[in-house]
Amino acid sequence: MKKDSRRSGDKHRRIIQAAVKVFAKNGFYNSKVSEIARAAKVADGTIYLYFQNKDDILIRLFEEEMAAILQKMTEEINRASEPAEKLKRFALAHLKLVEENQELAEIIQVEVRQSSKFMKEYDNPQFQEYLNLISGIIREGQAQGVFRPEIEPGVFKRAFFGALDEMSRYWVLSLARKYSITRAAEEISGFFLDGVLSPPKAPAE
Amino acid sequence: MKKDSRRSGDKHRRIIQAAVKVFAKNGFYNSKVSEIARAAKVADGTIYLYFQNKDDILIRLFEEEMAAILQKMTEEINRASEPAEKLKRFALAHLKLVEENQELAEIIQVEVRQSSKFMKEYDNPQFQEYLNLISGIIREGQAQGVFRPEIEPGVFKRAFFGALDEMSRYWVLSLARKYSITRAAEEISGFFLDGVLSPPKAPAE
Amino acid sequence: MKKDSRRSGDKHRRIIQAAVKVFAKNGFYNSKVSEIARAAKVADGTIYLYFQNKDDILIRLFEEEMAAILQKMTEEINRASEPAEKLKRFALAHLKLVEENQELAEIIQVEVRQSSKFMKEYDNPQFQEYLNLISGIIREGQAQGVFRPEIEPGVFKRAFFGALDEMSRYWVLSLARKYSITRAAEEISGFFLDGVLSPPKAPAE
Amino acid sequence: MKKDSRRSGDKHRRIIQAAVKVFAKNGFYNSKVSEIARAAKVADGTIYLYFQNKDDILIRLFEEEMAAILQKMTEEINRASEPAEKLKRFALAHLKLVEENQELAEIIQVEVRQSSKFMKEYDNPQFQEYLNLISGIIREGQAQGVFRPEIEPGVFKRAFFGALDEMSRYWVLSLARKYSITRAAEEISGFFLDGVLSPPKAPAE
DNA sequence: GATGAATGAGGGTTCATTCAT
DNA sequence: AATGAATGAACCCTCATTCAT
Repeated sequence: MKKDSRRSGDKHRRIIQAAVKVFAKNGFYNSKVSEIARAAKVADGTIYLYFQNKDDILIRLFEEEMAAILQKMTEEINRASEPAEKLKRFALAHLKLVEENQELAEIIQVEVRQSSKFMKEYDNPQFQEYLNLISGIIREGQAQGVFRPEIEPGVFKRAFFGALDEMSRYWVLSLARKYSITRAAEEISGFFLDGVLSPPKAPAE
Repeated sequence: MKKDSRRSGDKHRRIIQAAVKVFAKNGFYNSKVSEIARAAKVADGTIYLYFQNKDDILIRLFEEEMAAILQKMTEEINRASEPAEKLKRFALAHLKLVEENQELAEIIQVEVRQSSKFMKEYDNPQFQEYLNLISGIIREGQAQGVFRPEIEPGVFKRAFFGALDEMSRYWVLSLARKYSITRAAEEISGFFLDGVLSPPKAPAE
Repeated sequence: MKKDSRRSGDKHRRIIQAAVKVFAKNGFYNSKVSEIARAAKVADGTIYLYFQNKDDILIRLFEEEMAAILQKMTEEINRASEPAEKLKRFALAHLKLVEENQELAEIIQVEVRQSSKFMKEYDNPQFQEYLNLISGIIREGQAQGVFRPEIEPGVFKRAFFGALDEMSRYWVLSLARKYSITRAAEEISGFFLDGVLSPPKAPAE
Repeated sequence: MKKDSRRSGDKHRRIIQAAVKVFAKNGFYNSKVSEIARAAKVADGTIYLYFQNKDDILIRLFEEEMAAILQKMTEEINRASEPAEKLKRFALAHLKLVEENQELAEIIQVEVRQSSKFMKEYDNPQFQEYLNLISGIIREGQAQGVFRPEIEPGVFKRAFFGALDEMSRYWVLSLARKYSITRAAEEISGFFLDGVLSPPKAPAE
């Protein structure tokens, strides 16, 4: 009767979005399929027209959202040309993404990681690609001679991502926001670019 | 005093240790209390003489194991006197701890983090103390003038921990071990101490 | 008149025939309406234009197929004039019908019988008529003096039918076919006509 | 508190007996596990301590009850020494068993047969043994020369059983009881022993 | 008439927790 | 204290049926 009451065609999307909210609030295992259905304003059974089972909701949610994120991040770092600048942009963009999509961030950080164990294999291609944006920047910088050649890109990408991730977890899970995002992004990029050691005193004249 | 007192203390430990194995294998939500009981060789009901409920097993497990880790790590970094050296030791010791206690590491990384949401509040005093070992080193270094004064210890501790954590997750969840732990620890400490930028050319002349 | 009228009549039949296949394969309760729809190449909803509900498909299937069988069997036994011969023909024709319509036979034997309990009352008029073909033969034979007058036709019809039915169930459900149908039909008629006792020795002169 | 309220030790039996009632009333597929639990006065979950699943209840019910029946019937026919007498006793005992265990009989006739298709293979060893009691009598009679040698025991057993079974189904499913059981047993044995044909007139001297 | 997406009640099964012994 | 049989609430998923198109 109402134009969009049934047969809307956007059910898949609505279910995913409802799942983001519900999983973020309760965690995957404490979320009920019927709660997702209610949040998406569809019947319980409708969920199973679009997803194979509860696990599948989480997997598809992750894949679809991650694809969008990957896309955005790729564009973002390509706005810069300098590798060091790219790294800074990555850090800032990552923290902003987390801030703008807190529920999603929480799910990816916690739920997907949790179940990645059951998907057996930490490497999720999308997630690997995301990390590889970082190692790509490193290799580019090494080729240009601006990054030390002995840096191992495969170690760096994890360290850099881990630093950002832990920082953002702090934001996502706590409500307090002592540090500004911009400031934190600069600071973290700073650690990795310049290190924390005080610069050697300029040798006396 | 006699046989019984020994066994009682024994059971608490046995249950915790069984839980470590079981939670690591299946994840918290896919683990059954009866499976822990079986692994600990006690009756299902016995578990409830020592723990309030299933959640309580995870919490106590975390707290007790974390206390031991905290203890070890404090000793470890105090073997060095230089702040930079302490940071290196922290990195190496952390990765070694993970390697030597993979099951526990997996639980702390994944399960505790998962349910930390329900404990509602990311700050778990033990975990905070662990992070504060890092910020303590920074403050000490800043006082001595070896670390830049503008470094925010509260940001640094998360970044440094996150870098190590992500690296170790890679080890725990994958079986591959491309990088040696010692090497990785050095490399990560290196990022944070020296940064990745190539040193400026010494000015000619 | 044109295309439509042909198709309509067609659908009812197609659904019944699809149901025969599906019910025979999975049993009534394990068959899904949607599977019947798929097999009949109609939409799920279309089934409800022709049948009230799933039960109704089974009932109508049974009634329609049974009417055809009744018709055939009546013709078949009337080809003989002797009651004993009619009984033999009934046996042979019954087993042949089962052989030629195995799926249908399986449904009638198993599913209809199952749900006959819910139709509450074993007497289904069509089925009663089928049995009454047998008692009719007996009465005819008794009138002619070829069958013993003390035979109770109402008992005989069930015994004779039951014997054939059990024999054919063996064929339908097993794949093995040790005995030829013709042979079995003769043998069973033989039991009922002559009994199994060895004929008394002709009294010595 | 009450002596038999919990831990009775007869739960397995109580569940089987409850299942007999419930399956007989509603049929297997329309019976709810919770209804069986209620009838057995146990919790739903308790059923799963004794049975693997709903199917398993039916299978075990059948196997256990059938074993008892087999036992009784073997004793019964061994009370006679003459093969013809054994056959008569089988018929009478079978009909009496059905009468005394109507609910069980209904389940065996309808539900087990129904699902025998899914247990895939009509031969259930217990049921085969039951049938083989009949063929055993035939072979014994043939050895003694009282039954015709050309009778095929494998056909006879099914025919005889089928006749009794169909007769008893009539009793079980209808409430009417036109014929006495004793009378019907005699009559059916009579069909198979003597046939229905009128004896030839004694040839006039 | 025909379609098939949507519905939502229903039920088998699991498993944390209890409690009589 | 220790046991483990028993409990029963909870939940995922199925599928007969409906109804807007």
